[in-house]
This record gives sequence, structure tokens and C-alpha cells, in this order.
Amino acid sequence: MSLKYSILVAISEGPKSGYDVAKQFDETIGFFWRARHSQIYRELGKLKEKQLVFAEEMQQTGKPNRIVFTISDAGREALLSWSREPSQPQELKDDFLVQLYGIDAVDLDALREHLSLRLERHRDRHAQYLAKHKILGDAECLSDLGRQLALEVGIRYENEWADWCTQALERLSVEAVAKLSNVVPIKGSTKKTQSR
Amino acid sequence: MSLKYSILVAISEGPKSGYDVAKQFDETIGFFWRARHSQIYRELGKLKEKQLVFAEEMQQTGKPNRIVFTISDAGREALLSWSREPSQPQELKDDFLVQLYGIDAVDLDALREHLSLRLERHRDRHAQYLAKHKILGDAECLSDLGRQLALEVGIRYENEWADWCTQALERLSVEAVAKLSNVVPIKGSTKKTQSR
DNA sequence: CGACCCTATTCCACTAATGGAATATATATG
DNA sequence: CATATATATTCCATTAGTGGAATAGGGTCG
Repeated sequence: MSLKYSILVAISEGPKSGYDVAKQFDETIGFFWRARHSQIYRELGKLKEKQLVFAEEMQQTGKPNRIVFTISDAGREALLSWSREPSQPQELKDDFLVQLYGIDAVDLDALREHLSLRLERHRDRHAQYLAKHKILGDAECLSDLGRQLALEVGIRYENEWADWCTQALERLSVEAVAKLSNVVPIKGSTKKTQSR
Repeated sequence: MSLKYSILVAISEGPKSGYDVAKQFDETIGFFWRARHSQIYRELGKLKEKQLVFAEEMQQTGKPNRIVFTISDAGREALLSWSREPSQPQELKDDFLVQLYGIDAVDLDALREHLSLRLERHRDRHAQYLAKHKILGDAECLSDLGRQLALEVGIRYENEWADWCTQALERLSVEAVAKLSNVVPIKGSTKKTQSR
């Protein structure tokens, strides 16, 4: 599991508090590995126990003390060996596709509505990734190149989804589906109507 | 959570044992919602308790008795109302992207190797989806259209990933990276070497 | 005949992730 | 002045998912 290492990556850039890490997750790393702050704090505790990070408490008044974490040599080692083990690509896992698969048992109008919602959302996300990508500009150093490439996955991902949604909306439109149904009997199968 | 409904979708096609459902997950539904057999059996138990399915035990000798599940009216209702609630699109969540993001703290050669591995894998998957898609042919009924559309997400997904891997391999090649590093000082920032 | 896969289910220990309540103050916005 | 937002952390109940052991007879392949 990678939350651990995602957090280490964040801290490897420089000392950070749990709050800082959570913020960074919201802004950047979270594009590739979402986590809630409660998860992050818990994980930081474990990292500290395993001495992959050092913790230093900074006195503050008015707010809880700020605990700043710094990566240790062991932590850097852990990151390296993590990066040497092959990781599993993310599997497709989406209710929506299951609903499409079982389209006969499902509310078709609702499906269409959800398609529109998704289309919007994917367009938004696409714009977000694109904006972040633009900031990086021409990638003069390795670090920028890495981030650029990572963002490009996001851009492609959201773009394909948006494109697919558009297509799906057409092919599942009332008119398109009506045409379909009329042709069905060709196959000659005793088509079960789902009435009951 | 949707394992429950994915299983219901499977059973809505006709009575099935846990074993049958597991098989179907391996072959089709699992493309969109992976689950282990242990999960499926557990979930079936819950579905039975909630009376969304009926269970009927078939006597067998030599093997454990086969328990065949049939969807109930309540089960069909549950599917419908599930399909009316909007579902969350899958978030991008991938170690690999985190590694790219933190590329300075990571083993670059290993990264390249893993890229090649992924490329292969995505090409395999792509071929798999494509094969399934071909079988559906021209989608004469709604049900086929749904499945076709679902598979097309898989096709696009794997295709984009494969394409991206190819690009990334080029842009992270030893030569490409060498050129980068030479240009770095332009920005004039005191570039931290990661030596320690 | 041994190795292995197929059918078929149950059970369990474990890890990971969700999601939100609780606590406490400062500053900004309307 | 009320409300919201930002800072900063802790704790916890719950759900979801992993991964494999255990049981047991059947067929297939070399």
C-alpha cells in the first residue's frame, strides 16, 4: 500500500507538518493518491514509529502544537526500495460500467442523466489537470518532467472519459435506442420482456 | 458500495451459484468490478439475509451442495434504485504516478523497467477488451449496446495508458534525461543535488 | 500414478480506507 | 456581530478488501 510512500514523497521535499502534507495532498499528490487528513495523521504516526521520519514539536499558542516531520536516511532508503518493486496498475472499477453491463435491469433515463453529469465532471477535471500542466511549462529539470508526465496521465484519462461520455449519450439517446429495439427480433431469440 | 449490486446484476440474468457468479466475475463483470470469491460468497450471504435473493440448495454428491441464488422482486427494485443514484467516477490512484511526482527520490532505472512492464500489460489488456468487443459485433439489442459501451471504456483506457507508456519511455530515456540535466542551471536556482 | 485443475463453499486474520466528531483559536468577510 | 475559513491534531467506529487455509471428490494429462 502506497499512502505510506506518498506521504514520504511529500516529506522528502522538505520538512512538513501533518497539516502541510494534507494540504499538498489536496493540491498535487492527491491527484494521484487521494487521502483524508485523518488517514495522513495516522500514517505519519506509523512512519515515526518505524523511524522513517523524525518528529519535532514546535510550540505554538492558540492552536495545537505543530509537529514537523523530516525524512530520515532510512526513509529515503525505504522510498528507493519501494520504487524498485513493480507496482500494480490501477484496475478499472466503476459502478457505472456495471450498470451498463446490466443495462436491462437498470433505469435508462437515470443512466443518461448520470452520463451528462459525468461528462461535465470529466471536463472540469480535464481543465484542472491542463492548468497544472501549463504551469510546468517546458520541463527544464527531471523533477518537472516527472510531474508533467504524471499530469499527462490525468489529462488523457479525463479526456478519454469525456469523449466516451459524449459518444455514449448519442448511442443511448432515445432515438438511437428506439431504432435498436425495433430490430431486435431478427435474432429470433425468445426475447424476455422485462415486464412482470 | 457496489459489489453488492454487481452481484445482483449477475444474478438478475438468471439463477446462479456463488461459484457461477465468481466465474462470471472472472470473465466479464470483473473487468469493471474485481472481486475475490471469498468476497462474493460473503456478499451473497448478506443478500440472502436482506431477501434480495432467494437461495435454494441443490443436493450433490462428492462436492459441497450447490446453492443457487435467484433474484427477488425486492432485489430488482434494489437494482433500479441503485441505478438512480449518481455514482462516483473512479479517481485516478496509482503508485506509479506518485513515483513520477517524486522522481528525484526514486530509482530512475527501476522506473523505466516498470514502464516497459506496464506497456506490455496494457497492450495485453487492450487486446483482451478488443476481443470481447468484437464478439458483440453490431449490437442489435440494448443489452449488447450496454456491454459494448462498457468495453469501449476499457479499450480506451488501456490504449491511452499504452500510448502514454511509450511516450514516457522516450522522454525518460537516458539520452533525453541527459540533455535535460545539462540545461537545468538556466533557471539559476540553487539546484539542490540530492547527495547527502 | 502423481500432479494439477475444476467444482463448491466456508471461515478467518489482517490491512486499508472512509468519514466524521471533537477540540481550540485567529483572522477575514459580509 | 455572526459566519466562515484557516490552522492543527486526535480519535474512533465502521466498511471494504486481501489473501489464503480448509475440505473433498472429480476429471485430465503426461
